[in-house]
Amino acid sequence: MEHTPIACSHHDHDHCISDALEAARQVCLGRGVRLTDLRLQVLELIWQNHKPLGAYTLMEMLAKANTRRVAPPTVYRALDFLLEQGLIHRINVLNAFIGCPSPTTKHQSHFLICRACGIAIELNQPALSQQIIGVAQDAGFVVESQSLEVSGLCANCAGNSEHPVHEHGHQHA
Amino acid sequence: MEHTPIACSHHDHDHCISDALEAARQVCLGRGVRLTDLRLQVLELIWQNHKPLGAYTLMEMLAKANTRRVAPPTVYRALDFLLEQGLIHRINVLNAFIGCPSPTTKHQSHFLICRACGIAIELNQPALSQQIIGVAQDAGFVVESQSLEVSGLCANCAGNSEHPVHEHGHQHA
DNA sequence: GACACAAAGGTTATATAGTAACATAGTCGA
DNA sequence: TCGACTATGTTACTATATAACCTTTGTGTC
Repeated sequence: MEHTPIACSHHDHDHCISDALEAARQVCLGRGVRLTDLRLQVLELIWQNHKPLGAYTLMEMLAKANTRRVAPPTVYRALDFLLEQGLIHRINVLNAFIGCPSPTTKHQSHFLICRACGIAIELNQPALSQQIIGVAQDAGFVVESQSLEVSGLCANCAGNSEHPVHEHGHQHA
Repeated sequence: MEHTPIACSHHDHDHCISDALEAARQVCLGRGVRLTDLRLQVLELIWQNHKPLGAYTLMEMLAKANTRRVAPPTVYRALDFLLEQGLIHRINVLNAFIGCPSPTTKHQSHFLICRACGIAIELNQPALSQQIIGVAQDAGFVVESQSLEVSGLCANCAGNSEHPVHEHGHQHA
């Protein structure tokens, strides 16, 4: 039996956003790094929904919100900061970025990405991380980071959900 | 106890190349698709070593080999063909391409990528693929393709090899 | 407050990666 | 040898990302 990811099921997404922003504030406070207006704004835009956003899409959104031109380095620097702090992840197959729901706990980047609706569901599967580390170790390989990007159809889009279908939702499966 | 991947250990890489090209010929013959000069040339260049190559690097190599300009679409079309036939894989974290040692058997794209020497070691771990499918299934997600890219240090570069260190090697671990 | 320093952001230009659209040239069966 | 199809050539362009340099802002120290 499957349990539909929160990201796929009906949920109060404003709550997602406020939680994420609050978590980010705490993380930055604790680490003595500055969550500036720009960085916060980028993070907030990324959290608008559960679909990864490209840097240039973000640029346009920023330009619109601030009613002035925003150049690539501005966005990329903010993204670099957020990546370093683990507040977002990069989805390589999409050249895009998505918010991390659990920036405080060290974890690897494992995602399910729906080709139909575009959402990316972050997995939280320490056992899987461990198995990957084990496989690498057997080859004498020292793991520094993992990127697992599984493409396919999410529960909603596959007609595979036991819940009423809705736009968002997430889960640490 | 670890067994050093072939890709990391001393080996006759010419043999790798000729095996790969012969396998490619068989695959294309069997499927009734054409392994043209250009496609073969691109595949051969990709197999020069176990390091993923970018499309533009390939372009330059082609231009040099053919002593005339080669434009991006030329390379990308050849790459698209090779990807479709499963003769190469794309490494997303590097925007680069690498030869597949087992194009006949259906499998997912799982790689160990060394940040020091640049080699990419393809894993052959059906159990891992299955575990990933299982995790996805628990979330009601239908898997279509997997991309696992593990970054770190290979056995050689980590000083982790029981064999004399050498430039190449591969393995289906 | 005034200064010095560091960190963040702005600006311009450019590098790198990938594609659209259309023209030309082989391949192969009828 | 004609026509249809596939592959490649060519030009132009879009998308993604970074380098280099400058200006502003925050922060600690006097």
